[in-house]
Amino acid sequence: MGNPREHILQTACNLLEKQGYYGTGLNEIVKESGAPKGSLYHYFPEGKEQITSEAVLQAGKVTAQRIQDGLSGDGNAAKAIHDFVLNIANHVESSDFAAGSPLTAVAMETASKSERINLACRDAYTLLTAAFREKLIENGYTKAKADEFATFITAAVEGGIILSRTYHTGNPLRTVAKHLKILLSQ
Amino acid sequence: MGNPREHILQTACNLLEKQGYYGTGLNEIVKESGAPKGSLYHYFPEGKEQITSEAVLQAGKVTAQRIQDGLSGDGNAAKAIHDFVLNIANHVESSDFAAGSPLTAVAMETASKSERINLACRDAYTLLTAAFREKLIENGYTKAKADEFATFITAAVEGGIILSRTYHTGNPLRTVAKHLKILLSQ
DNA sequence: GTCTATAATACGATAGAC
DNA sequence: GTCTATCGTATTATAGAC
Repeated sequence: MGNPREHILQTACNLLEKQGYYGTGLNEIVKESGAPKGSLYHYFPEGKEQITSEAVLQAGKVTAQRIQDGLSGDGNAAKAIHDFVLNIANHVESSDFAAGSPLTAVAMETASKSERINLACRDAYTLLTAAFREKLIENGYTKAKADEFATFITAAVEGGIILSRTYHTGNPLRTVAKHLKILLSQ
Repeated sequence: MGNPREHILQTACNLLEKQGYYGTGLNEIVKESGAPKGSLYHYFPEGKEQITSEAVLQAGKVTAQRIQDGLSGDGNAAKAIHDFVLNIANHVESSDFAAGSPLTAVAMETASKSERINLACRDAYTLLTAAFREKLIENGYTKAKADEFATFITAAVEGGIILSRTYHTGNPLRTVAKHLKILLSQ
């Protein structure tokens, strides 16, 4: 909370995660963060697109790190990923189904509306899949195989988050966890 | 195009698919549809929430029907679902990555903001998973197994659409298609 | 059923003082 | 770096004529 810029960015992450790009106002970000309103355009002279792009990329970095941490404990990729997705299910539940992926809504809304934000979303998703891929490579997957599986895992988890948030239960994510484990145990 | 109400609803579907709930304005819907502006609140007296709820549910029905049609041709569920997801990949590509799921963005934005729209999203997703589930049951899956797989398929496809739209290539969806086939062929 | 006009509010962004 | 004030333009929704 030391410097206002980082705090604004963190608040933007949280709001974008819940409400998406168009659903989140700059005034809302400022108010929620408690940061001085007058300094918004001092820190982010290019406005909302800049804030969102930076927030999305930062969210990608944080999430990728969380994936790496979550997978690091266990040697077996199938079990590690299974447990990791279960943790997401609990996390979504305990956030009252407001949290989940900080990228999904923004990525869908802006895919063909803002090139700048779209590129940030790509970079963020690339960080996520890379985290899964590394774990798979550690477990003996070829790079090509690991690439494909990492994409599939990312897709399944993202979709699981959508369903869990929509149905207000972590069960869809638990189903995803179970079947990813089956797939990766072959 | 005969009655304005249906036409407004169809236009709303398309715009919500591209831009989500907050990114789509009522004026935009009216303008794009060409429907008489003065009649908006005549047909939808409860405003934007009503239009969105009805549009989401209609999108669910149409998509579920498309799933049923897409899966009806082939006897084998694994191959049918594989081919169906490949068709989505082509569809997303040919729409310049604006199309995909009409539900995703709206579901994420409104999961904890509008109960009415959230319930419509649940109903819509339930229709989609039911379409997959029926095909699996036809192929000898138990109801419990079919339920789980249908949820997993829906999640993977939704996630694949997000990634394909974000990266502006149908390849993530093709990867999803391939690995769903592997999983269902076991 | 459809029109125009408009209310009430929110938005992103900017200007200028300090 | 931060403030207040404000511009211009969207938004959803409503009122009242026809």
